[in-house]
Amino acid sequence: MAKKPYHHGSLRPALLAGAMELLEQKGAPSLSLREAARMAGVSQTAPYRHFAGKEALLAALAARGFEELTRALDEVAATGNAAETLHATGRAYVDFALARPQLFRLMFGPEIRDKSVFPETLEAAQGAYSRLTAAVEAYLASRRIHVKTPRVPAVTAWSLVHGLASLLIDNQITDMEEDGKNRLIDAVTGFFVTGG
Amino acid sequence: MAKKPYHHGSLRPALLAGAMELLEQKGAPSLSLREAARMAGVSQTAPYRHFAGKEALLAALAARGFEELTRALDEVAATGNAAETLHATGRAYVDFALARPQLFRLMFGPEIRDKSVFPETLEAAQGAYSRLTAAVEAYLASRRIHVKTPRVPAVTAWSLVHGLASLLIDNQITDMEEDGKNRLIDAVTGFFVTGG
DNA sequence: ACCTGAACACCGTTCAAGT
DNA sequence: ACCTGAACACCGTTCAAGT
Repeated sequence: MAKKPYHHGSLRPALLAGAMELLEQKGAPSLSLREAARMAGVSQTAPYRHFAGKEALLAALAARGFEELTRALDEVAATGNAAETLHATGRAYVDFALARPQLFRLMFGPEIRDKSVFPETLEAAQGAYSRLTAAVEAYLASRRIHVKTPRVPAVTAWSLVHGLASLLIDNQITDMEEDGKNRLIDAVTGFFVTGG
Repeated sequence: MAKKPYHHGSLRPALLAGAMELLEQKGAPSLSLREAARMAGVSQTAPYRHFAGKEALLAALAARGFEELTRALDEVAATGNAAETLHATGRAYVDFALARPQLFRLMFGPEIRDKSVFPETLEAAQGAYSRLTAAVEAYLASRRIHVKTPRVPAVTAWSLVHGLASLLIDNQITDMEEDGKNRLIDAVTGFFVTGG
């Protein structure tokens, strides 16, 4: 039986855990610092000893999201030839968004105004981006395509999967059965490798 | 000199105008019904005679946004051959997002939970989508490409431009001069027609 | 038919004070 | 070093009352 000591002891991780739960339930805008504090059993102002404010807590959640996305992309890396790997990378990106829509929105949305203020978040985001870039560049190399600006194909592939993920989680693509939706995702994520 | 009569007379349009101004300044989450009421010179609760709540007001703003986007797409329709028109349509879509980022986010974001609750908004959204679909289908026809599910290429093209627009306005594509950014937009929006 | 005023249940954040 | 309590300036929304 915890006797509610004056000092929590590990409040920071407790706040993050509670906030992550609230995030998937209600989204970042409805997530409140006060409710996260209540879940951890501390006063409304206790979080300010561990986070500069709400945005800093959200940035910490986003960093965890980017790390999770990076792991998901790493899992499908080098599971086939370069074209198959690129397709699987795109599919994993979309699957991540569908599995954790609120976290995905937070990671890329405007709640965190400037990632450079939160180095941990910025670094984690760059880690995920580097996996995408690597898959695109490996694919281009395998097809002996030489480009002067590798950023263009990387952003093209990223736009394709990011756009599909966004449209899906924001319910812009409706009136489809689960089966048709899956084929659609395969077709769109495969477009970059199958060509126009 | 208006003598602040008890009845405003045209409060609904006045609220929409004020809210649209606030939207581009601070974004939908920070836009408050109370501030829009203050701008119109009425009490905090007056908006409830004209809108069911904040979401209904946002939905009305989003409907205007979709109408504006539709006009922008119509302006570039049939300005060249089918491939050029499709490319211009994509470019116009991204340009709209860059010109009105907060409105774009509102139109496609989670603030409006279910467009079918707001028929005006749903209809306006479908109008814009139909312009995109038309451009894609005209392009496919011009290249004599026959597909059984025209939705797949339509969603592919949409994902590409929607993803690029989202990444740009959410500041995910950084460290670029204006010139390189413009070339990037041209390359990505052109990818669907130039092929992989 | 349209608008106001007071009230309720919330927020994020600050600051002096407590252990 | 970490946490609390009271306070400030906000929200969205409801409801009885005013014109």
